[in-house]
Amino acid sequence: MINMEKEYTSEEDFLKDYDVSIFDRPSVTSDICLFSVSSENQNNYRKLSKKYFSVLLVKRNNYPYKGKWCLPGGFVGIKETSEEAARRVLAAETNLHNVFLEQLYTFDDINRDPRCRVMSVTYMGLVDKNKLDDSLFENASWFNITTLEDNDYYHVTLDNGNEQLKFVVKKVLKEETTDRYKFEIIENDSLAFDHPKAIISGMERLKNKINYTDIVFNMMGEYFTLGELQQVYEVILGKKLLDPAFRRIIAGKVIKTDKIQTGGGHRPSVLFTYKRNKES
Amino acid sequence: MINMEKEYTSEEDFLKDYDVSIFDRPSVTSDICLFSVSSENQNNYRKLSKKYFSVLLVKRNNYPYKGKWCLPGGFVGIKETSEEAARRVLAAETNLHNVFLEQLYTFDDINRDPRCRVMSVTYMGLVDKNKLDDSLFENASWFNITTLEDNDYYHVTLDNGNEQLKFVVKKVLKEETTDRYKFEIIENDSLAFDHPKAIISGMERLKNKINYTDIVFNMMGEYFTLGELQQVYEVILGKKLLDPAFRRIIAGKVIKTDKIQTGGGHRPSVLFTYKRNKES
DNA sequence: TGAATAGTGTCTGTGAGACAATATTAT
DNA sequence: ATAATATTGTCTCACAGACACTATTCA
Repeated sequence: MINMEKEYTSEEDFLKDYDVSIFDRPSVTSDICLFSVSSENQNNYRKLSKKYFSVLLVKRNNYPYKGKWCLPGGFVGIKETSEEAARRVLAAETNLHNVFLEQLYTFDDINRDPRCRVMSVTYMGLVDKNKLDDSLFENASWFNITTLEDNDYYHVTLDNGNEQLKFVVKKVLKEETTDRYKFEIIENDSLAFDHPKAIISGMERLKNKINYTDIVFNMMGEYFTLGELQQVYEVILGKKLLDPAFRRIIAGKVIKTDKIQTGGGHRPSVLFTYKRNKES
Repeated sequence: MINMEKEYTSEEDFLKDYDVSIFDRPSVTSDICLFSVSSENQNNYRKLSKKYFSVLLVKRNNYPYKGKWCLPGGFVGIKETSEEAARRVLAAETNLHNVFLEQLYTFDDINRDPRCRVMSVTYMGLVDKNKLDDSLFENASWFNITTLEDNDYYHVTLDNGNEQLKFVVKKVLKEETTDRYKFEIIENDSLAFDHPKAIISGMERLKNKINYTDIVFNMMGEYFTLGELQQVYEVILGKKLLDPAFRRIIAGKVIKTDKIQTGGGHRPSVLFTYKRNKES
């Protein structure tokens, strides 16, 4: 091992003496907030299907938190990056490859895992749910998200049709000079670890980025109507948008096709595609 | 250790068998991009002192990268968060406590450290350099940053008066749908590890946030003129701003005091203070 | 025919960019 | 008096919010 008194004169010598195992150090997991938008068919044939913002959860089948739901994730191996670990886990749970992933935050509260000190490098992932609806791993399930914001409190309900999970997270500004928040878990029935924090962080990130990036198109199929796209914006932002304003905003991001969607009891809608930027 | 065949029936049983040491896992460091703005006195008594954007570096006195400069940082202990580790390191290097810190990104390329697999949870820190000018640790030094952006290439020069360090980093869009970049180190004389990436990431983060948060006030003293504040904006953004526009933008963020700064060969300037928001 | 969504036109106010003009100092 | 910075006024243009209006389908 490294001798602190010894002046090493070459990197080789140093590395030979270097023994990582002497350091008692944190473990690292990679967790993924995989978001999508689910459709629920309306009984009225004329109405559009209602959309829900949804997140993928996995039921834990062992301790700790056995029986509780959590974000898909796992330990980061010594020969993979945290992003590679995230992709490996996602492929196992959803059979999806090439998912859009963006690093969210590294959560490392000392007691966030009862087993030992475990840090979580958390990623936000976005998918078009229609691409994978039936290929889920048996323990995984999509939960529709309903959020009520009451001052600094987020009251969140997750619903997969069978189970309802609830948690309340308090949003506290870390520094008054910036927009970074600390999230405190006030109430949490059935989610494992500090994953409510990760879910809220992911939702906030997406809410922000939808306004100044093209990130939303990772959740869309190849062709979509502007009405559908607007619905997606609306469930993510949690508010209605005005049609003309919306169309102005996304006008530069989409291309009109010659395809038309008919079938609803109303004026048919032109299908659009994402307009990729030249820079790529 | 955990027996995969065994169905554990209580968390206690599980934890008893759980032995972290069986996992070969990455080590974790915490590194800090500490930014500030330095002043260089002009020979002309009428002119304002020239401002430089600067970063704190530490000279490595052991392998790996012995003799090279790097960001202050160190291994994260088992009983501290990465942010606590960052504060511990900063206190040792600069004698400063209560520094503004914001988590930047977790860098974890597999070979970023020649010793072994080491991930770096990187923080951006901001300080008012006047508060600490002389209390640096002997191995630490402030480097003025000069950046030339040539298409997707950043040509960066760091200068502490004695040494000039240079590196070139290529900025590659990770996904065309968002604003996340991958940085590739094209040229790097004298900085250790992948720290050029961290420095660029920090600069980009600050450039962005200066426009929609009050983050810049972490680099200012209690009283400042609007001219000084504008200079700080200008060195961070790397461009000149128009006076009236600038004043409009920051009007809501500052409070006029009855103090006045005289002494330059020109109209004296009113001193302002940061206007903290009510929400805090 | 009418409920429902698709899509467009246009007014208004806000705010940034640009530039001109005035104010005040130490030497 | 002058060089330098401090500070304000105002015009224009782009754009988001708001609302009204027209278009088109299918049970």
